[in-house]
Amino acid sequence: MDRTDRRLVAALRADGRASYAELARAVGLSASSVHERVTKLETAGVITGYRAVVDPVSVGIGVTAIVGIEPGENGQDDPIAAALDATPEVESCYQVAGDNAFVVVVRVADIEELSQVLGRLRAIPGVARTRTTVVLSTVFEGRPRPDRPPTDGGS
Amino acid sequence: MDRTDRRLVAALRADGRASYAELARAVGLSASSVHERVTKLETAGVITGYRAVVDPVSVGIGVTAIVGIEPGENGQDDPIAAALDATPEVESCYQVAGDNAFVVVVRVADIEELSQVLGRLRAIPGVARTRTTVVLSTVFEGRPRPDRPPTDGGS
DNA sequence: ATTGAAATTTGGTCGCC
DNA sequence: GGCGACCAAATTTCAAT
Repeated sequence: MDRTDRRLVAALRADGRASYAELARAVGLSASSVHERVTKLETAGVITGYRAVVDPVSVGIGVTAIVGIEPGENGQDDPIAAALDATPEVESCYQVAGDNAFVVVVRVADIEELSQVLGRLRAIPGVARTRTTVVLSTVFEGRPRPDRPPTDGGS
Repeated sequence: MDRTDRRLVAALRADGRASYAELARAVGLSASSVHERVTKLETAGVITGYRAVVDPVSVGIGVTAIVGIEPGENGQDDPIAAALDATPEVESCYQVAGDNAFVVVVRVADIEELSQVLGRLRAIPGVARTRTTVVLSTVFEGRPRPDRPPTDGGS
């Protein structure tokens, strides 16, 4: 993971369909060198996949909610995590410190579906209660952090 | 947005680098038809981009926190949103209902950097306080919802 | 809209530096 | 590690339907 690798990762985070020729121009190497580096980054697990980013409204999941999952007194985390994993409306699932064992991001078509999903989340064994925060608007999301220039050690 | 478009979007959400030839095989059309459809989905704003998914630890952002931003009595939302946008460590920003005006996802290298970023967030004019939840582990994240088969009207 | 065919570009492998 | 060359495969354009 030298500077070139970091620049390649940053470029692919910004445009996951960039061609090796484009990446080569961006980092000043040949396409075959870039190909070898990117392959290594993929096999090393640094790059875990590529995804199209989609307008949620267009694909029928225009309503987003952030839901805290509070477990009961002696609730185990693992079966709760498995139940959340089995709920397709749960897009992301974080195990967290604090009152909630988990915070999940739920995406659904409308408020009615949100209500149904929240009912299912509450019905998960070991879940004592849920705390739901409805998203009014997504200001921005999943933004790639720009590649930071190497720290200048000072003059 | 017919059934074929939805299948293309689902396929590209699962693999953003899928070739047109692969997509064509998946939906049973020619590569050129798929190309035209995907181009239209892009220009229509249904597909907004393509991103490489990266292991956060490998790129030096192994610590994630979910931070609620509570505004003051007469704090305006727009300048707060602009300040959050100008903070590169803020990966996602949601305007929400409830006590917090915003919930943001922060990604940083370590707890020390988290502390610094939280200080900067609290220093944003109009922000009364922040509520931070540290992520202990990411169970899953940004999972594409599988394409749902068309609703059977029943027999 | 979809297609097949044509022209261009890219992906992926190899030997060499 | 990086490079240029190579060939198979893909992207992209286009006229016809």
